[in-house]
Amino acid sequence: MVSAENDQGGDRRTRKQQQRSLVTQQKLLDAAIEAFSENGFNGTSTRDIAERAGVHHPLITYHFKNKDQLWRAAADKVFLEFRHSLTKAFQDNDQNCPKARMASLIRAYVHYAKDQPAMHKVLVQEAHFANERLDWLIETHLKPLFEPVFDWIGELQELGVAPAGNAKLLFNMIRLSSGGLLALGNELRASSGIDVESPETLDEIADMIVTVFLPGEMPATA
Amino acid sequence: MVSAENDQGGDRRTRKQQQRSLVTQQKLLDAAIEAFSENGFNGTSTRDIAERAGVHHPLITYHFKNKDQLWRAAADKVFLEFRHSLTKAFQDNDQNCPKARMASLIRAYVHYAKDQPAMHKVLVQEAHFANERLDWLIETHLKPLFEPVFDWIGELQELGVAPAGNAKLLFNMIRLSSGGLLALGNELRASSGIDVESPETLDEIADMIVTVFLPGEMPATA
DNA sequence: CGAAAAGCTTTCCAAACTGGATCAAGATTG
DNA sequence: CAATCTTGATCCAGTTTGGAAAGCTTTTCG
Repeated sequence: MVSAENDQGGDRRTRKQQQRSLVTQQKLLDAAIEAFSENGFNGTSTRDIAERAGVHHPLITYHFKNKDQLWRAAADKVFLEFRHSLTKAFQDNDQNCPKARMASLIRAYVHYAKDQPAMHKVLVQEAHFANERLDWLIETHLKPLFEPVFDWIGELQELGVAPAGNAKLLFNMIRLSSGGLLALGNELRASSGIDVESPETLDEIADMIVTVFLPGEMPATA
Repeated sequence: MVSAENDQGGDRRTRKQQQRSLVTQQKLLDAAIEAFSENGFNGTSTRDIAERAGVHHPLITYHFKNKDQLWRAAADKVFLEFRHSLTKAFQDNDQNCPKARMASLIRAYVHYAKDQPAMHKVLVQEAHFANERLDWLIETHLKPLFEPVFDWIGELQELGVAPAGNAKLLFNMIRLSSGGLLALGNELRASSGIDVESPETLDEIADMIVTVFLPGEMPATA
């Protein structure tokens, strides 16, 4: 079952979830991420997802209750993994330099966007018209993620490292230029000769974002 | 009929296209742009398009032969209008200053992306997996549009106006940050308090893109 | 005016697909 | 071994799919 509810009910005799169940759920989640990011929520059928996962489609009902819950579980997976990779980048960066810290986050973002372009694509698909899923996504994942970064950008602006102006706008420009580049994939290769599959290109992208959005040097420490 | 072929055939007795036919076609094209950008190619049904256009669905077959041709005609409309608005911006800008010229193009881009977010959304949807429609779009519209701009960016880099680095990458960052911002609409309002509907915000976006991507001043003329 | 072409409406189709329900069989656990 | 978790195989009733067909209305143009 959808694993949201823990076994705290009155009836005893509840067993732990089996390993193969977890495997099936992960297969379904990965397939769902892929399918939803290709065809949007409406354009994706549960059968399509099950087929990609190599699993019988009624298992979706069994594990996730319905299509909507599956979508949310898939979004959870993407954004929790993403937050985890950001946290890791944040911790690995032991220097106490705001510019280096932000550069490290940008690098982590670029890499995650490459591995999981669905994150950007799904947002573009859901974003244009008002929408319950979108609201949920924003409140659950986006806002908690964005709010601290707004402040960091403001801090960098005060230090003269980032260009002046609306910090929130600046932040969104950063995330959209990187997320957009990695989501375009084939288009970039064919239209501009940029191969986002190569690790060198990935570094080049991260470096250029830092150059463009954080052009200033850190002032000498007092 | 799909209007691609002109009446130069051997048989006489061909009449000119009627006005109401053009109206129907435009209604279908606008509806198609909207629908395809919301749900992608696979996720959109011809009936959905016809309904949005307020027209009986067999008219799609009559005017565009099939769904694929309708998609291409819709893409044609979007990109031809876009090229037209760029050309206009280019001509209105009579100064011979490369930075002012690029700034003017950026402003035109931002405004068009606001009026027609489908341009960006459709690209994101089609781009990720190789795809005949994508190839067609790139060869027909993207490449002719991009190639001159690559050179202009290079020129601005040599003048020290734009940051050094891969010019094609830089160009794509510019177009994706603006296109992305305008395509996100509701998401930006809810997640970051940015209202892309307001004209002031639009100007703010264009100005910030210029600030960030064209930070240098033009050198004094010799 | 009047015939022919252009445009549109209605109806139909056969096939595929929709999300979900049912229930017996198989796998794990305690 | 028996209770429970997980899965497989079917079925369902309804909808949707892209497109074909045929007749009706409007426009064109001699």
